[in-house]
Amino acid sequence: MSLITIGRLKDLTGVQVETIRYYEKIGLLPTAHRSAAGYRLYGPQHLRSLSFIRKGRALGFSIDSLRDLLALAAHPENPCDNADLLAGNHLRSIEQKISELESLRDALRSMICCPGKRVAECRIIDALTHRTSPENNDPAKNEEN
Amino acid sequence: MSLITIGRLKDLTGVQVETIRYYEKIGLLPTAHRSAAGYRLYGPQHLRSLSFIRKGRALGFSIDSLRDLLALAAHPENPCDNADLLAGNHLRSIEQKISELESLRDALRSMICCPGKRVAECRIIDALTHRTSPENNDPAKNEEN
DNA sequence: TTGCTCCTCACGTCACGTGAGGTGGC
DNA sequence: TTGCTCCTCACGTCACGTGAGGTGGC
Repeated sequence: MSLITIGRLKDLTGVQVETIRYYEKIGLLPTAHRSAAGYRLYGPQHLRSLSFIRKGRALGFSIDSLRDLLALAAHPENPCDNADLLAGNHLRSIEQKISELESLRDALRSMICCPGKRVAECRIIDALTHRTSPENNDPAKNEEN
Repeated sequence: MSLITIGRLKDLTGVQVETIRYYEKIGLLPTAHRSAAGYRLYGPQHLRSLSFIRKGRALGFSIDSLRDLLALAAHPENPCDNADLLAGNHLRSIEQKISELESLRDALRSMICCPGKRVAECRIIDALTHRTSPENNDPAKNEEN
């Protein structure tokens, strides 16, 4: 049972040492064994779990989602509906974020065009100074009293 | 010179009370006047600045960028190259974020498809368990020793 | 007197990153 | 002995949000 140090685990997974310790602290990664001097020692299962976590984080899954996905992965015979649900929700939140950013991108593009002008004619400053009141245009709240 | 309270300023701008106090604390918004009882009182210039900030935040500008943009807006006769530069950098970071999210979206879409299966055949769990080693595939670091 | 607004801290968020100050291993 | 790795805290990040505990205004 070849055990490896945290530095070696970092090299094998690409996960920073401090991040590995953090995952252990929050209970995402199982507790490491310890050498006589107190060094953390990791086995093959730690390596598998950490690789799983790293791939999940790269896909943008939250720590809590990865907790669930790790638990699912431990029971291959169970149905995987929960994994589909988690990934589906995650996909939808990404799609929404994309469309929000596309709106910002389009708004910014419409402002950038004319270098070498003065602030008084600048379309960026103008967009921030004038135009469009707050989103929550609730007349009951915004009316003068 | 009609002065308004923080609650009224919130209603007029859509910015939360705690957020307005926070902006004052970090020096983004000028210090408010105070009533005899210690209530903050705001004038027309505060309202204009806060509206400017709110629109800038809605466009995704950072607090530090808004500091610069507010300073620029105060000098209409100056050239606005800095505003173009700030907005251009911001636009590029948004475009990059969009393409990163599109990659995630595509990767997730390729995994979601087959409900009602078992974990053993789940493409989501499979993607996290097997396939693709870390990005930093540096042979000098990852080779066995 | 009621209850609405305002006040000042202080701590929490999310997932780590950084730095201080110290020790073990070869 | 050197210097590399490891250890444990504690605090910082970004832009706020929330809650405690209290006071002013009508």
